[in-house]
Amino acid sequence: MFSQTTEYALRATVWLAQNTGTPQTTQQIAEATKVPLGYLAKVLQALGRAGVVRSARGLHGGFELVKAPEMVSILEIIVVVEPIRRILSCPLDLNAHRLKLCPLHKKMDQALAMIEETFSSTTLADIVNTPSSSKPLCDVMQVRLGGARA
Amino acid sequence: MFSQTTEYALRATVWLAQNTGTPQTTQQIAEATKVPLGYLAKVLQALGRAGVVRSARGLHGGFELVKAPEMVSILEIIVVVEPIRRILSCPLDLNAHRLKLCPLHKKMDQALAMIEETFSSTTLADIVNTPSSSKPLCDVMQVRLGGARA
DNA sequence: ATATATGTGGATATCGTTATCCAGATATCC
DNA sequence: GGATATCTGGATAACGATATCCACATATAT
Repeated sequence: MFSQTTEYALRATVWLAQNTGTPQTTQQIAEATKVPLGYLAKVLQALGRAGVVRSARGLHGGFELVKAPEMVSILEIIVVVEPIRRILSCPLDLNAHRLKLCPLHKKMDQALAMIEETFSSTTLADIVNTPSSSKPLCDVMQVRLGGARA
Repeated sequence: MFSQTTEYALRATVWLAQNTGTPQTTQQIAEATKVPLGYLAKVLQALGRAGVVRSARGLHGGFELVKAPEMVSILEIIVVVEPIRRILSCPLDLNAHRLKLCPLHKKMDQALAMIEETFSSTTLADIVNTPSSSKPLCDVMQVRLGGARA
């Protein structure tokens, strides 16, 4: 349902959101997110062309988010690498359905709309800041202070 | 988001639901649904192996739904050709996320769950019987009797 | 300027999806 | 049984998604 590339793009941008202020090299991101280095470079290039991330070459270079994590929806990331093709006109190109989709395609489009809505209302900051015992991309157990008492 | 094959499988089964009681040949279905004949044969084969449709060879043969349209959810059709891979374990295989997905993957899985829910609660009968001016796969305008009056 | 670090863009490889085609199997009708 | 209709399964092809690699451009530090 979600392409591998989408998964990679989200991991990379979540990592950047977790490391705001310090440019991250492709290699750093690749290791942290377990994404193939060479392919990640391509994904980051695409995100760069789309204006989601900014890059700097040379020593101390790397990638950063262009906007604050609070201002970047997950949808923005996804559409860069996997456009969500809403069903806006009849896939069969039937004249009778030009202005009004049939129940089948309406249902399918509603599902796509739901996904768009869900992801457009969630930001990278939401993902990074959600209180959870599982921190994204981090394999260390989170300790909830004051949670348990002797 | 939805593969071409999914779209084809849904068109074909909707057509069968609209023609319950009369076996439809691959060619009839292909013409009605505008799906490439040769490829449709493969899709129908898959639906046959999955027990969604039943086939008969020879004259007056063709394909039929195994169950009544009321008893076939759209999800059943979709999973035959495009399994919805829920995110049940951490894609990065992080130990810390084994029992609890991180917020990113939880969010993604929730979207997949929504889609499953939507499509599992809609049957072929729902699609075919929904009152609409657009009849699935039919290019003729539906006339709503008694709708307008001089 | 030179050495080093790092992103960019192009060429290429692999694989699954989409698609076509045809020989063979099987059912019906006469 | 022969003619016809129809599905089945295998071979094959085109294409996009995934992935790798490398020469090149460009930035920093000294």
